[in-house]
Amino acid sequence: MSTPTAAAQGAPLVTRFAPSPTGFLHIGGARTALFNWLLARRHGGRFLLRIEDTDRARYNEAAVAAIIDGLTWLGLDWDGEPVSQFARRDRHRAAADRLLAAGHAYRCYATPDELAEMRDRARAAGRPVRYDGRWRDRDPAEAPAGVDPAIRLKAPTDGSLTIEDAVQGPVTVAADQLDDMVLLRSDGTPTYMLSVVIDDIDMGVTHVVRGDDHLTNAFRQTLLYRALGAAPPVFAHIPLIHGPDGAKLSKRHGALGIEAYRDMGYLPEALRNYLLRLGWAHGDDEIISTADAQAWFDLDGVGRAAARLDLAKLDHLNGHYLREAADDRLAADIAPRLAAALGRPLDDGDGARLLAGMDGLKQRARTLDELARSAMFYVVPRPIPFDDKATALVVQSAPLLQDVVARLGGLETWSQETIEEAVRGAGEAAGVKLGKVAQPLRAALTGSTISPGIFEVADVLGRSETLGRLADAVAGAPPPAGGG
RNA sequence: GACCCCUUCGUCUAGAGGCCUAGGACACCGCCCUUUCACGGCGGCAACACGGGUUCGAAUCCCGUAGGGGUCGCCA
Repeated sequence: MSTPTAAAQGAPLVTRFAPSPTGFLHIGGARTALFNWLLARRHGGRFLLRIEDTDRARYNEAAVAAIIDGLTWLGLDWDGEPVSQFARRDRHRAAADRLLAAGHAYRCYATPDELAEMRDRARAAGRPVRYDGRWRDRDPAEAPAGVDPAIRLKAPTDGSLTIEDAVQGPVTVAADQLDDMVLLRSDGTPTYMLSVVIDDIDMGVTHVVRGDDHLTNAFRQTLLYRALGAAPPVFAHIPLIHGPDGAKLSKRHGALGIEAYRDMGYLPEALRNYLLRLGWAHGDDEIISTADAQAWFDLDGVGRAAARLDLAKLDHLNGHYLREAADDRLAADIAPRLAAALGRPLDDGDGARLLAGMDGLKQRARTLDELARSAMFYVVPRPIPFDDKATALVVQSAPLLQDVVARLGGLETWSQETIEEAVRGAGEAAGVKLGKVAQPLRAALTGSTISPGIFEVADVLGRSETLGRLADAVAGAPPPAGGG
C-alpha cells in the first residue's frame, strides 16, 4: 500500500527545520536548513523553525542560541516565531489519549530491565531486535501494581508499507520490521516520534526534508499519521555529509559548528553556494546566486549518495565571493582580526588604508583570515617586520632603492601614475627590468615578496609612510622576521 | 546480525537506452598574461565498482557480488 500525501492535495507548501538543541548548528544541519529554506522560497511557501527540546535532560539553552545565530548568519530567515516542542507537550499528551481511546494505542507495563533482556535475547537468537508486543492484547487487569505504563502505538503486524520519498524514491519495508513504538513515556512525557507528527500536522508542514538517518522514522511516523487520520507530508530524505575520508563526519573533520566556518573566514554566501552544490546540481552551474538558487532549487536535483566535504572547493568559492564583496564590508570584517593581531583597536588612518587597499587585497585572498593576514602590512607600525626573502632582497638592492627614494622624494604629485613613472625611471637608469626594482621595493614596503601591485601599495601607504619604510630598509639591518 | 539505502575522474557532479571517442567544476601539472602573488586565458592528467543478463544498441533497465552508509532506545 502506498501513502497519499498532503502536498498531493494541493496544500500551500510548508517546510520546517527542526534541530534538537544538544549542540551547535553543524554543517549537515545547515545544509538541511538550506534545502528546506530554498524549497519554501522557491514555491512561495513558508519555512518554519521548531526546536525539538523534549529531552529535558539534554536541553541546552546555549545550543538554541547557537542554532539561531548560525541560521541568521547564514542568511536563512524563517517565518514566524521559533516553536518550542516542549511547550506543546500538553497537546501531544492529548493526542496520545485520543489514540488510546480510539484503540490505536495501548498501555505497556514492561519495565526497562525487561525490555533490555528481551532485546538481548533477540539479538542472541539472531532475530530482529524489536518490542514483541507483549502488552498489546494482554488484559490490563494483569498489570503489575505500582508500575506506570508507557503508551504504545498499535502497528500493523502484517503486510508492508511503502513510502514515496521525493529523493530516495519508493522505499518499502515489511510490517514486521516496525514494532509498537512508545508515544508517551511511563512518566507521562511525550516522545519525539509523537511530538514531531503532532507538531508537523498542527504547523501545516507539507514537506519534511531531513537527513536520511531519519528514513526509518518516516515509516513509523506514517503509521502515526494514519492512526491520527491525517495525510502524511511529502518526505525527502537527503544523504548525509561525510568527511574527506568518506567516513561519517566526526569532530576530527567537518563536524564543526557553523560558527567555526565563520571564524575560519568563510562568507555566508560562499557557504550557501558550496552546501547547495553538495548533493544537488543544476546542470553544469557552479557559481549560483541566492536568487538563482531560489528560482531553481527542487528535490529532483538532490542526489542519493552521501557527499564528502571538500574544503578546497569551498576555498575557491569563497575567493570568488570575496572578490565580489564590497570593500567596506570586507574592511569591517577583518578589522577585529587585525586588532587582535595588533593588540590595539584600529584607528581612522588604518581604516582609510584598508579601504583604499582593499580592492588589491581581495583579489588575492580566499578567506577572510588570509585577507586579514595579507592586510597586516598596511597597519603595522614602523619599522615593519621582514620575512627572510624580503630581507635578502633589500640587502642586495640597497643602492637601487636609494635611487628610488631620491626619485620618489622629488615627486610633486603622489599618485599611482607618478610613482610608476619614477620607479620605471630608476630601473631604466640602472639598466634593469622593472621586476628588479619592483621586488626590492615591495620587500621594503610590505616586508614580504607577495603583495598587491606595488604602485598601488605605495599610493595607499602615502608619501611619508612610503619614504619612511624605504628609509628604514636602506638604513640596513631591518628587524628580524616575525609578526606580519 | 536483521532491515533499508547508496556506488560516474582524487573530490563535487552532468548524464533519465543511441546526442558519450562520458561533459563541467575544484584540486593537480604545463603554457600564456605579468612588477610578486593571485585573478584570467589556453592545454593536460583523470571516472561509468565488478560479474551476468535484457536490447540492434546500456553509464543509463533487471539480477547477483563486492564495498560504503543508515537504522534497529520509554534519545532526538
